[in-house]
Amino acid sequence: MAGPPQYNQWAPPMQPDAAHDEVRTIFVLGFPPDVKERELQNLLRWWPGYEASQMNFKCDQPMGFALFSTAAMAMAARDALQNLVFDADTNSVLRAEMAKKNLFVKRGVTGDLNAGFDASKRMRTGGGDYSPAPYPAPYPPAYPAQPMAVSAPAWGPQTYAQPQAQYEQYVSYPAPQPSPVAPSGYAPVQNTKDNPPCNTLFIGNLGEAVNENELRALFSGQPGFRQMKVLRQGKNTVCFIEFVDVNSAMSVHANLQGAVLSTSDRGGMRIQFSKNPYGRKREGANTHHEPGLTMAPGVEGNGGAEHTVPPTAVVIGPEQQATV
DNA sequence: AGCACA
Repeated sequence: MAGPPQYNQWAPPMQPDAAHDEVRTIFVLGFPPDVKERELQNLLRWWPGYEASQMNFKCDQPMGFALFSTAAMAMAARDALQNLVFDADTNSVLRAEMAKKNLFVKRGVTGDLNAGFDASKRMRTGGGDYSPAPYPAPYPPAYPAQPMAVSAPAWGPQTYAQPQAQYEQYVSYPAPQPSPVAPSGYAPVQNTKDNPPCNTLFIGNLGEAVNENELRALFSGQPGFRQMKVLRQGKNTVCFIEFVDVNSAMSVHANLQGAVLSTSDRGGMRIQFSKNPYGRKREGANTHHEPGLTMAPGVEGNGGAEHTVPPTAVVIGPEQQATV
């Protein structure tokens, strides 16, 4: 709503480095009404290529915009945000798309006439920080790709699963994950009789027509994915997904619970922890058993707290390391 | 409401 605000007064002066005319801005919907601009920044600031972001509250629901260094990076971020449960309590599930236009990064708003075209560099990779607002209130937003067409599904992921920033670890620039394929939606699913958290998920309640490609497209892009196996049992197909650690499995367990695939014909998929996780030896056969390798923290053993998750690596520049 | 493979 709130029709076009004062866009004119910010008529975009040609940016010298605007060789970037490709759209490298994402548009995010689904935030709860009380979301703060800072939350968007903190959500994205570790993502490769993040340059700046902005939350627009002018419409009936908050709209987030984030600018990345390249279109590819923006798309990777878009896919990573897709269906993310931002707040389980308010059932806020994010929807991300490429924006129609790039976020316009205002410079020198504070009267710093000199800051000029370097403003974007100041903000690069979260140059914002926890200090007083790196840039003042609302900037003119790029027009949303779809002003408010998208709404969060009533059912979906149940927890907030955010790629874990690895603060203590230096990682080379990560290749963005294979883009997770967004489920077409979510449907309620009964999930009583689950098993204790472990590194392997059991996927049930799949449609009769599911195929492995479809499952692989969805799961192989999930952080921490290691391998999967599809098992057909007549009309029933089930699937096992191994993750590098319990936490990764738990995220997907929550995030994709009830996900509906194109082939789903009986509601959303049911995701449970497997009775027989990968990596756990069958009864007897081993000498130095290490239950902690596959058990969740608190369930048994020491629970994988010591495991790192290379595939989810997030870039951290030296300047951030210093401030974190 | 279905749990294989090491």
